[in-house]
Amino acid sequence: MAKSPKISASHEPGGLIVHISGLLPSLSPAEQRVARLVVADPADAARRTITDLATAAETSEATVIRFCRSVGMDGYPQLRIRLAAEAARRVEPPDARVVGGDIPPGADLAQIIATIAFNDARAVEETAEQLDPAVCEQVVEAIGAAGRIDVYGAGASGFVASDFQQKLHRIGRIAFYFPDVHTALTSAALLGRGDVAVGISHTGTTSDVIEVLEQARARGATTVALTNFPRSPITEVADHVLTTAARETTYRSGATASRLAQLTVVDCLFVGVAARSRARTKKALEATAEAVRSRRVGPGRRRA
Amino acid sequence: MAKSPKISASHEPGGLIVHISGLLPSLSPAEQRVARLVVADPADAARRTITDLATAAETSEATVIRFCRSVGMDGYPQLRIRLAAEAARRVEPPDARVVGGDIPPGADLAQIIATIAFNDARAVEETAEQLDPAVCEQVVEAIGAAGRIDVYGAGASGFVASDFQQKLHRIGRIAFYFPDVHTALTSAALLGRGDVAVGISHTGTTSDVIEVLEQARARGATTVALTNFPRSPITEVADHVLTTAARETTYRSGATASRLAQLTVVDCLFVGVAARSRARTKKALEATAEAVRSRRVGPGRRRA
DNA sequence: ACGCCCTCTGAAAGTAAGTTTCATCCGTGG
DNA sequence: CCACGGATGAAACTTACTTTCAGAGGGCGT
Repeated sequence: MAKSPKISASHEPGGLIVHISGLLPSLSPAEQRVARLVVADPADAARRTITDLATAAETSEATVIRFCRSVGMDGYPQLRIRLAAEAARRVEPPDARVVGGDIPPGADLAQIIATIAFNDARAVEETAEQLDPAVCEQVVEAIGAAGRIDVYGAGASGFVASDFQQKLHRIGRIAFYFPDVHTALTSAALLGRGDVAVGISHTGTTSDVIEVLEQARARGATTVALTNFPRSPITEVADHVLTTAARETTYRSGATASRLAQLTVVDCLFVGVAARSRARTKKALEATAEAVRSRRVGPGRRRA
Repeated sequence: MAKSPKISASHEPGGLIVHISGLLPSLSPAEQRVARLVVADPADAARRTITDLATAAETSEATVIRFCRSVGMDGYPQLRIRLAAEAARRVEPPDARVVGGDIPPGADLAQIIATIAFNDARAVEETAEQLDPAVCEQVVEAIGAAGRIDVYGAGASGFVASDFQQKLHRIGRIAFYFPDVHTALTSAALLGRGDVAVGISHTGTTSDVIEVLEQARARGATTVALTNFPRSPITEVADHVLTTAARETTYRSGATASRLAQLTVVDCLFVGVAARSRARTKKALEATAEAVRSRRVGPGRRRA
C-alpha cells in the first residue's frame, strides 16, 4: 500500500487546479482524461457524482478514485469539495477567448496583449499560491549557509539560472552559472557537503540539467529543483523541489509564462536569502549600484 | 402536501449563509441546531459527513436532510458543495502589508512570497493596461518587414534583449543581440533603412544602450525603446517608445518586477510578429522544439 | 380533563454513492 | 517467448445519503 505517491496538496488552499495540471503529465492515460475534465470545468465536476464523472471521462469509478489519490485527496467527496471551493474563488474570466490561454488566429494586437498579460499574471499568482513556504525556507537556509552555489539551466531556463546567479552574486554569495554542460559537470564534481546546486528545468526532463544535478548530489551537495512538473525526473535527484504553475499554451513556445513564474520563485528565494542578513546585503547592493552609476546619463528624467 | 417550505436559494449564489441565518428562527428546534453549526463554520460543516453533522447537532440524519430541504437544497451533497464554495469566497485579501509594495524587516517567507508575487503580477497587468496597441502595431509591422533586427540591452535588461533575440530567431527572423557594447556599436553602424533596432533599458538612462540606438538611428534604422520611464533620455533617440509599468521597491534592486514587465512586452511583440505569418511560424516552432527533444528523458514519471 | 390532530423527531429500512479487491489486459525487458 | 509490472474495469463491498414510518409531545376544542 505504499503505492500512492500522493504529492501533498494540503498546503496550497488556492491552487488545486494548478496543482492538478502540473501533475497531469505524470498521470496514467485514463486518469488524465479525468484530470482534463476537472481542469476544464471544476465547478461542473464538483456537481457531478463519481459515477457521472467516470462516465464522462469514459472510464470507471475506480480510476476516478485513483485520480483523487494521485492528486493528494483522500477520496472523491474531498475532491468535490475542494473543487467547489476553488471554482467559487475563481474570479470572473475576463473574456472567453482570453481564458483559453491560446490565441485565436484573427486576434488583433489589443487582444493579444490582454491574453498574454492575463496568462502571465496568472502564472505568477498561481505559482506563489502553491509555493510551499516551508520548502522555500529550507532552500533559503541552505543557500544562506552554502559555501558555494551552482545554478544550472538550459535553454530558456538558462536565462533564469543566469539571473539567479547574478542576483546571488550581487549580495555577496559565491554563485556560478554555466551555459555549457561540460563545464557545469566539471563544476558539479567539485561540489561537496554544504554546497548547494540548483537545477532549473520547466519540463523537468532536460537530461543535461538532471545529470549535472545528480552529479552534484553524489558529491554531497544539497540539490534543489525548480520545475513545473512535480513528478518529473528532475525531482528524483533533488533534495528540495520547488514548482511553478504555468500552463503553457501550445502556440507561444517561447514559453514566457513559465519563465515569469520561474523568475518569481527565484526572486522569492533571493529576497529570502537577502533578508537573512539585511545589513550586509544592503551594503553590497549599494556598492554594486554605485558601480554602474557612471554608465547612466542625465537626471534619469529630463525634458518637460 | 405543500409540506416543505423550500425557500428558494438558487438565485442567490453568494448569500447562502445569510439566507440560512435569515430563516433560522423559522426552523424547528432540531433543525436550528444544525443551522447554527453550519452558520458558525461553513467550511467545517462542508467537511463533515451527514452522519457526523447530525451527531454534532445531536440529532438524526433525517433532520439534517430536512434542514437541507428547508433552506432550498436538494439534499446534503448539494448543501455541502454550496457551503464549501461559500466558505472559499470569504477568504480575505492577502494582507495590508503585502499591498504596500515593500517588504517589512521581520517578514517571514510566506509574506515575502505573497508580496513579491503581488507586485510582479501587478507590474505585468499594469504594463499591459498602459501599452499602446497602436504603437505596438507599428513596431510589429516594422519588425515583421525588417531585413535585420538588432536588440540592445545591458545588465538586467540584457537578459530580456537576449530573450527577444532568441524568440525572433526561433520564428525565422534575422535578429541579433550583443552582450558587448563595442560589438553592438559595430553592428548598429551596419544597419540601414528598413532595419530595426530595439533598445531595452529599465531606467532609460543607460548610456551604452542610448548610444547604440542613436547610432542605429543615424544609419536610417527604425528605433524602438522599451523603458519604464516615458521621458527618460532613451526616448529621445527612439522612433517608437514602449513603456513598462513597474514600481520597483528599493530593497530588491534585483529588479525582477521590471524584468517581468519587459518580458511581457517582448512576448506581446513576439506573438504579434508570429501571428502575422502563422503557418511559417508554426513550422519553425515545431522544428526547433523537435531539435531539443533528444535532450529530454523519460516519461516524466517513476514514483518517489 | 380528555382526547384528537398535527408537527417534530429518530429508528430503521432502503437506495445510491463511494471504495476496495481482483482478474485481465496490455506493453516492456529479459 | 515468457515473466513481470503497471493500468484498467467489473464486481463485491462499505459507507453515505434518503425515505418511510411510527411514536412522542403539545396545543386546542369539547
